[in-house]
Amino acid sequence: MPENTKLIKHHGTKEKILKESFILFSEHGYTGTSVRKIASKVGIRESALYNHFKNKEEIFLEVAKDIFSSPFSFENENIHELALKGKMFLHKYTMQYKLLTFDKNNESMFRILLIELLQNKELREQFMNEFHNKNIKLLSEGFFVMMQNSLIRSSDPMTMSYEFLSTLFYIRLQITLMRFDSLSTTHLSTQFEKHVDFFWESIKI
Amino acid sequence: MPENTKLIKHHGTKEKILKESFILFSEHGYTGTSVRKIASKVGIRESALYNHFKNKEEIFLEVAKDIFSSPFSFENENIHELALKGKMFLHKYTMQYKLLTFDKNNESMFRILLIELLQNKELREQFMNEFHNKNIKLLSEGFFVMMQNSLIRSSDPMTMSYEFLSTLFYIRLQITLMRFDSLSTTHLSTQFEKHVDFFWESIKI
DNA sequence: GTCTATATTTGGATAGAC
DNA sequence: GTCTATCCAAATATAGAC
Repeated sequence: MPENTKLIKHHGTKEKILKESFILFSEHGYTGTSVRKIASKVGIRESALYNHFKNKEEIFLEVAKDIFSSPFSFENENIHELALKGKMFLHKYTMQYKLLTFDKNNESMFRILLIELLQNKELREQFMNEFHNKNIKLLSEGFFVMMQNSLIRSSDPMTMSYEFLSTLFYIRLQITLMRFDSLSTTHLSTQFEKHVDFFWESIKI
Repeated sequence: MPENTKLIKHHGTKEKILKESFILFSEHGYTGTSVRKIASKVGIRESALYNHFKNKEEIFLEVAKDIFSSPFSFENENIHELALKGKMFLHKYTMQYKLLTFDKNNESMFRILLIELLQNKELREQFMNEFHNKNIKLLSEGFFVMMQNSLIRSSDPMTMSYEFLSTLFYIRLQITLMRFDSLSTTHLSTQFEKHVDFFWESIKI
């Protein structure tokens, strides 16, 4: 089993660098994180770091690559079938969104995204594509099916998706900010369910 | 008119420093903006800069102070009376929000806010207070009045405000990002009106 | 692969002449 | 109030020994 060896490999230095960088970037952003601090956290000298990465930017790019690699949502499931369940679809979708909001890893990614949103054009584009367009497309499909089956009132599916998604994003943003200051989010976290309830009341026939 | 003299004063160095800093901060954030660059833009040496401000942070604080000083919304108007007009209230409110979104000055402030949101605790708190709480409170009053007068369906005014505001914020965020890349926002800007239409359909009786 | 040592650049800030 | 000159610290990065 020589193949496995590489995977199980007791966390190599390179992996540790990525891990610590990820944490630091998510707390202080790119410019706010120095190579010094990374090396220090890893437990090696700065010079040793350059054995694994060409430079600081290369570290960031490798970290950033993962941000959108963990795909959200029901890619493998049958949207059409799910959408027929009406409110259940919105609820399930929202619960996945909520899960990601509170997932430690995903939370850090979201923070990096927020911090670098205006500094990094690539992240900005990925935000638009992965965070926005992809979700809008999926939701639109769902709403379209619901309309066809007279489960909800007739309207533009895109606009409806936009309305639905924007609130999810806003809740997530607020929760992320609160958690960054270690404030309680119990009250805010129920907002997800409230959103589904309110929205369903707004569109159901 | 000795009082006026100070106000009209042909833009002194201090004012120019604040102006250029404001622009630079809104493009590159706090750490991304060096004292060197500020001085260069102003057209003086760095040392001369310290004649007007104690240090870089003091410049930023003075710039940041203005971010929330320009109050949004109908502070002097009668919410009760406006709310009685139902959809008209939401429309007017949204148009003010839209105006700020496209106002150059306000746009820069919004960008600074975004960039520093996770780096600066004070800005974070101000965001929650001025951008969120204040708006939620005002909208809640409006929705409450509408409910009392049976213009809209009964629901929790706070939740309803949250739903309404979150979409406004999301539209603004997207527009700000697009404009940062000099992309066209004509399509997105109509989203404001669509939002009002959709939302009113969702709550009207 | 990691270390010490060092080069180089950039950034924030001060001293003192004019 | 602005300039020149300078200092100091921090940050990225490289060279070469082990």
